[in-house]
Amino acid sequence: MTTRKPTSTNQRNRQVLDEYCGMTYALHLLGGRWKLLILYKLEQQKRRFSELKQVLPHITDRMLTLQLRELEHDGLVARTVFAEVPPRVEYELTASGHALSPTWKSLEAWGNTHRQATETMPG
Amino acid sequence: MTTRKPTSTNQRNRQVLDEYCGMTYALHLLGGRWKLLILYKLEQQKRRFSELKQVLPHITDRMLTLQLRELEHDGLVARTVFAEVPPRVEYELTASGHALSPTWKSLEAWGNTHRQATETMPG
DNA sequence: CGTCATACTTCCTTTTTTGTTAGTACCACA
DNA sequence: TGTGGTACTAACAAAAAAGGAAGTATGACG
Repeated sequence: MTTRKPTSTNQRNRQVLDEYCGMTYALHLLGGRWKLLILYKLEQQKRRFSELKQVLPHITDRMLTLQLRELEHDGLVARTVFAEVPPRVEYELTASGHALSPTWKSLEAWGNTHRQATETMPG
Repeated sequence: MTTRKPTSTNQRNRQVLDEYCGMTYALHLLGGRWKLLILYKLEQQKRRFSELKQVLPHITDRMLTLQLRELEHDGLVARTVFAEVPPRVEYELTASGHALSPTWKSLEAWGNTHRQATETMPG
């Protein structure tokens, strides 16, 4: 419960844009510092919480938990808890998550190309 | 000039991730509330500042200026000033900007599909 | 009873992003 | 001299995202 000005348009703008176009809606689900990376790491294989932590440089427990929760809520990642001690939890992509992988691959390809192009630009 | 803790890892994390993978680097260039939308509106035609303002719901002068400046700096958009009064400034996509359009189209397609899928989901 | 390992949660601070308000320069034209 | 239209800019405020530090439940094992 955060207090927010009753006239806030910050929140409204996001909602308007999300309804207005699937692109900004998607960006909203994928935005943030870690989400694309998490999806990427889950593409080939399911992984445990601790395994994700190992492969994601500098992420904290808190951020990993938060991002996974949102991805789960948004239907991109499935979470399976094994009733063991110590606990074991596995994360894997859903069908929707997998459906997105061509897109982030093309994003990665563009990113690498564009970076080279701008880095070698004169001026 | 904002003051920042010398030990801040927020900034560092972004840089690390951007260098680590073209996907997060790209996301960094495209992230934020308006950028993809601006690119999208410029895909078919060049537009003036005031024209962009008209087609972007609820954007403010300030945000439009900021986002255009970053897109220009990042080599996605070209800016042309005409020495007239009142001033006229036109924005258009660069080659890199155009190269990205298949990607945001697939993002949009995925977004629309995914939204339908999750909205109609039971539970 | 104390320790271990995993996967978290809670409370709080800092940093980043977005929005608000009120301006400015330019020159033609009335 | 005053108004009009365009494309901004500066100072400030609010909201959102990210990070830091410390704590919790579980049950096997010693």
